[in-house]
Amino acid sequence: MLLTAGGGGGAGGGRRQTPPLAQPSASPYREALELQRRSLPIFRARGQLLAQLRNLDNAVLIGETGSGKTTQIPQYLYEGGISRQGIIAVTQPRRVAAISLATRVSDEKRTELGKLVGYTVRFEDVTSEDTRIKFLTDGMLLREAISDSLLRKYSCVILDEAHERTIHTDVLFGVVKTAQKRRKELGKLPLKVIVMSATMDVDLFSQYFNGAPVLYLEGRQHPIQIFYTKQPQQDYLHAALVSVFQIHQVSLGSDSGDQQVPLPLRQLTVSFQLSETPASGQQEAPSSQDILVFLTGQEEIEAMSKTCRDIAKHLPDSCPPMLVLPLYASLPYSQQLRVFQGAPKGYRKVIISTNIAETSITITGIKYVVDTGMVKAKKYNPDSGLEVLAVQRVSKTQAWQRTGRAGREDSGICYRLYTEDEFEKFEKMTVPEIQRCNLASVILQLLAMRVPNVLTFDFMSKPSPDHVEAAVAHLDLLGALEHEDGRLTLTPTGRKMAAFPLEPKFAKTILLSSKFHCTEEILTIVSLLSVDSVLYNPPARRDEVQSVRKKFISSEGDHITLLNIYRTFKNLGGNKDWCKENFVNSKNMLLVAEVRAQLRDICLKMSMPIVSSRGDMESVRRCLAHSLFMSTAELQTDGTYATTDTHQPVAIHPSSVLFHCKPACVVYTSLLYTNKCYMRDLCVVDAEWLYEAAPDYFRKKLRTARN
DNA sequence: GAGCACTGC
Repeated sequence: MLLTAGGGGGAGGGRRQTPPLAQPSASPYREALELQRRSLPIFRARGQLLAQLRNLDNAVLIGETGSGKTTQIPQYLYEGGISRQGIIAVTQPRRVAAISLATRVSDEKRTELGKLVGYTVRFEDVTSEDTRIKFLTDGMLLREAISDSLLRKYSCVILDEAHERTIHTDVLFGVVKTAQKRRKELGKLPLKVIVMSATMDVDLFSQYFNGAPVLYLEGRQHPIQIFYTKQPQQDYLHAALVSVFQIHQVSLGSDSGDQQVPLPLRQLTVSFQLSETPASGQQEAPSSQDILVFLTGQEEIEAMSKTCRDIAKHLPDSCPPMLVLPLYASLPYSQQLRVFQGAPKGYRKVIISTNIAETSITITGIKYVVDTGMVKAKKYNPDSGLEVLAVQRVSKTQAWQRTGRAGREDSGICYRLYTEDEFEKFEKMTVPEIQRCNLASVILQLLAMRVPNVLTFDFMSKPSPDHVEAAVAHLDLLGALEHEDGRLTLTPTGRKMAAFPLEPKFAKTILLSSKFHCTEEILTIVSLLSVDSVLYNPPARRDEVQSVRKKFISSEGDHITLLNIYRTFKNLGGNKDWCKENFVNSKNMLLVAEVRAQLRDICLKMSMPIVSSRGDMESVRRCLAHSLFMSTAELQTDGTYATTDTHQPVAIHPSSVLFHCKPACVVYTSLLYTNKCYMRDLCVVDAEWLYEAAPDYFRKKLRTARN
């Protein structure tokens, strides 16, 4: 089945009459909006699309960027009456996308945001009783499914950006499929499920949803020329640098595949050849000439930015000046904004970015993309069961996504810093997140939805059994599980844990805190640990940072130190200047306060008493010992550390306040694998407390250690 | 004495 803009035909592919669109009003803005809406390629296929979707339980929709599928399909369904008996949900992997799409669609429907069209993301629910089209993050819908696994509110769920395969979308695939089946069995309102994806590779989606029909939508992507290097590149950083200046100096319109240029850097020239496959772009006069370079991380990006600026100073006068802008997630927001601002007249922008520019941030005016073919990503090693962050090759889909960033307003050019043969050897798809990370939260959520058997749950891409079993074992240690008639279910504790938007071990920490009379303190600590670090460490000002931070440091470890910082911040009323003086990230600090309020609410809802230990830090440390006992390390006779469970050699991370100390026994909140295996966020504990917390566990560990 | 891609509840 193929739907294209030209072939669809206007109204009424089905027997029923498609309701007309509302008449344009007099407002020029609205008129423009309406015109724009009608000029989308998807518009001419509206009648046929609606007729198809009306009769289908499942459909997979492929639309290139610019097809308008995300804003239009929900409206078509609404106009077709699909939402009369239930809301239309549209999920997004990111908050900003959910919010801006809802804003856009409510504008197009000429309604106030939060009425007919609304959105729900963490900390923000802009919906009402009137809401029929609801945009929400995939994580949010998953959370809703915990209290109603049949998703009774909804008549239709649209899973958008499905090709990104976030862990939440992947779990939702199974949740909506189950809900759909159950609702049919119970004779309830049918649930329509529409999967939307940007990539053509959709067999997996279609197969999973019972052979759902695939509908193709035409997009508005401009042609992009692709060049591969003639030789494999040993040093992708070097190659990227050279490519940027080659692009910058080459005059446009040179159509030859060879781009050998007389440059001061000639000995370093990277030579490219044009790929034979994609259509070559017409040489239109481009509106903008900016360059987007994909690298792997902050350090690389900062170094390359500096080198580019240095070289740009010495370019011949015939060359336009260059504005070099780094881009990565931890860059302060104000600096991120600079990539959206126009460069001074005559300047060419060169944006050096992580994969944040692949999906999360869309920059206009990009003519050239330089793709190193590398990415820093989490990998899961099934043998050791460890997660490692490592630089690796991108997948083909990722490479295409990067390429697509060059053709958004006009024809573009993508330079791939690898050969076509190398490209052919890339993995077809990025390994979905669900096969790469810790599954404890996912399994807890599924059990909270009363999934009969988590080991055989119908995942689209199954995680390895070892992986699932490791998560089950972890939850068992936390006291979340019980075995009922050979079936895994949640204990009352497990059920409470699932209510918190936290890693299970942190949820358990909060639940235990009432026993130790330190809930106030633990709420703060857990909130601090569940957002990005509030500590800001500019390497150039290390001595300053150290002397300023001294006053907060506790010999009891990082948790207590963080608690001290938060308290001071609160006592001073969340003062921004104080944050600056003390190298504290104020944005993250405000987020901590927001998370803390949410967690506190959840505690109150389950009638937990919220008390403070009033300066008694030993209770706080005991509480941490009782919930994090499986993340323990002990000092060995040779002065090194080893974890208690697997005897893995570990070291105290230099960022810890305990770096120069040698406590006999610590609990840690995370392990970081780089050159060494480092423990981060440590707390000094008594070995006795640990045995007290989990006597069986430690007896078993001791036994295996002796064998 | 070292380094943290990106999301999200």
